[in-house]
Amino acid sequence: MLSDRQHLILQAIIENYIHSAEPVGSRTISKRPEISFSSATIRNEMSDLEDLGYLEQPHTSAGRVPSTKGYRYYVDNMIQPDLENSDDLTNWKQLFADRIFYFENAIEQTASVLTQLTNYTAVVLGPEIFEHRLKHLQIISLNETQAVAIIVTQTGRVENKRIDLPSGVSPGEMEKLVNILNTKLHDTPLWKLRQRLYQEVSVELKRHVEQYEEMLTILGKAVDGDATDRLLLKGTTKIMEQPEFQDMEKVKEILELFEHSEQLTPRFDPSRSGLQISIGQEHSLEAMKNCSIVTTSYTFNGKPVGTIGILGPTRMEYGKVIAVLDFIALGLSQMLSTHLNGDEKK
Amino acid sequence: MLSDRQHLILQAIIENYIHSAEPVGSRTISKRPEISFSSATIRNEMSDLEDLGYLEQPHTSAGRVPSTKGYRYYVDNMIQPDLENSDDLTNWKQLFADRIFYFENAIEQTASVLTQLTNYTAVVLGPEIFEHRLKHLQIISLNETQAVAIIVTQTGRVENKRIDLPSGVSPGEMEKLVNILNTKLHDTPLWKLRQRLYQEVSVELKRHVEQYEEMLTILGKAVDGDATDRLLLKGTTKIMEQPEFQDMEKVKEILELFEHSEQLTPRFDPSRSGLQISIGQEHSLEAMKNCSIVTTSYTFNGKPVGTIGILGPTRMEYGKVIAVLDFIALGLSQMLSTHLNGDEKK
DNA sequence: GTTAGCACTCACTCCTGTTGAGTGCTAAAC
DNA sequence: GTTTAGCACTCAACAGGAGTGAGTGCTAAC
Repeated sequence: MLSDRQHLILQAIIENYIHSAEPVGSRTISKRPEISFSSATIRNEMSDLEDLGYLEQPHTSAGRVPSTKGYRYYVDNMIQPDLENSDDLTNWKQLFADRIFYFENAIEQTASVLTQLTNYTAVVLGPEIFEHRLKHLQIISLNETQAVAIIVTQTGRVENKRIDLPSGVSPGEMEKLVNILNTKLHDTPLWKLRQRLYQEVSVELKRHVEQYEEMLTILGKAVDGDATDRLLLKGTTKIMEQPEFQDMEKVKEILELFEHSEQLTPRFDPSRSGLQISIGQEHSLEAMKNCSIVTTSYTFNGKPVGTIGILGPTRMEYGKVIAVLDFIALGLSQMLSTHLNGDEKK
Repeated sequence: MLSDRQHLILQAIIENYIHSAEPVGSRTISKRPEISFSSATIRNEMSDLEDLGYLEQPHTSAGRVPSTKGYRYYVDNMIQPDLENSDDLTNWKQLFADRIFYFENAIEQTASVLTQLTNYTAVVLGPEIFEHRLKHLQIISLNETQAVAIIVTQTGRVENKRIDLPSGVSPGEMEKLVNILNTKLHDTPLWKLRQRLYQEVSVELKRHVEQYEEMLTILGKAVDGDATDRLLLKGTTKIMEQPEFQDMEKVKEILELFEHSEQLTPRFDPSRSGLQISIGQEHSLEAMKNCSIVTTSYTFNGKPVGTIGILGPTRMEYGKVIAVLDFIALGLSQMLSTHLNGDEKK
């Protein structure tokens, strides 16, 4: 599609713009060591690239700026995950090792490390708990009408949910029910819980417990997970350091979006595994039309269970960001697997 | 200390400044209906007020601006909680009733309502769980070395903490211990838990369980509460709407402080009950030298258990903010008491 | 096809004059 | 001895205009 020379020039322009944040002109490009033609030639090529939609001009007599299409071409054809120098990798390893060894705050620390390494906003979606297996189920009644359901997974996560009891259920019956469930459902992955509750257990239950129908409905509710509170943002103010975000209005829009982070959750679905890059207007969020989102998933026992990502200006250092994300996702996956597969280690 | 006329003028200046955010001059004041002297007289008085430290001048030939001391005098001597018009109260009641009826998200909704009513950032410290009484204690071992401690309170809150087990403790002993503890400690307020663990239970335990010493230490850790994650901020971007915060640098500092909200926690200690106002440099946080914090506490069974507050520019509408906080604190207290004292209501 | 040269565009900066809201001082009026 | 009118002075903010420089697009020569 693009000639070799166009490819070369487009790359030079984008890389220059990524670091300067200023529209880049033909003369600047002609001075680069890998460029051997004059500024006039470059001007002609730039004009062609603009016609093709890869570049934009803020106004006549200004330099050119990459368009969304330009960035898309760049990330698809030009970048290789880039460890600027090998010192970086050592530093990252160090930082990761220093900060992330407790399971409890691993997610939060991961987000911190990500934002620290990249200087962009980090987004982390906590591990998908549905894959985890049931260790213990318990229902504790508080008074005649209310109770708390507690679910503990093999991996030590505790989820709890308040439920309303149907009137006329005695604590004794409740206990009976829970005892049965604990034996029957032990070791079931959480995502199967609801299904198994209905298919297998209900027959058994019917014999033992009155009003099993209502209780089942309630238990069904209790085991339904909730994804929104697993999304964590860190370094939300980093965007203000970018020269193209010196306008209060734009920044405010973005930060308001961050405050209602549930709107972002769908973009971090861990089932879309592997590296995902969404540039500028490619995502429909108006406030983020000048931002890109790069995400990848991390795994537990080979299956993707959560997502980590970087949110920055379209003009972000894609090479570095991708390298960092890959590295951290791998580290996090390894950490989860050593920690949760029964091996111990402080 | 201040003459009647000085009092009147200071009040006029501050009220004007609160609404205009511009340095206020003598002529502006002289035009106010309650002021009957000429601008020249006011100039003289303003000069005196500046000497006394109640006013400041950004530069010669600019109007005057209230100093921290000026605001302090204002909140101590001039404001009455102010329901601008009685419609407001009806609106607040409506909003409160519409949004806050589920216990689970009451805290979050409270913060939303606060920020919506005042247009400033809202801070809410979740209810102090230490006053709540123990309903159920449980330890679930995950493998040979790790376990999860779960504490359920009478009010249905669930706290959990991962603990490391000393090697050589059998699950059977663990169960024995938990059974004893559940009977012994039932209905103990959480803040007494650690103490009672050591004083009363340990003697009993010594007879039943091996290695009670280590286990006690671990249990002690498990029942220690953690306050930081109870602090919730809402409407953090509101500060950007204030005309005196159009400078990116200042805003960034404040938002970074918000991101590390644990630094703010000490300021919201619910044990300091009642209305607290902290103005400008009165609090030591450099980033917030142009901000004020107004807080009050809400209660459960007559005791203060949590804090709600508003964080805005020193130039905030103190009258309205105080009225809103009082109103919401009362509503929240009532809501907690009807919901948690065993009465039911969907 | 490539490049040098040139006219043209346009944001940006610096300078200058003007405006107006504000002060402080003084002398007259109350 | 207060209060007020009057006046000179200060200074941020705004507007207009000249100059600068980075950039383009076009054309003619290599």
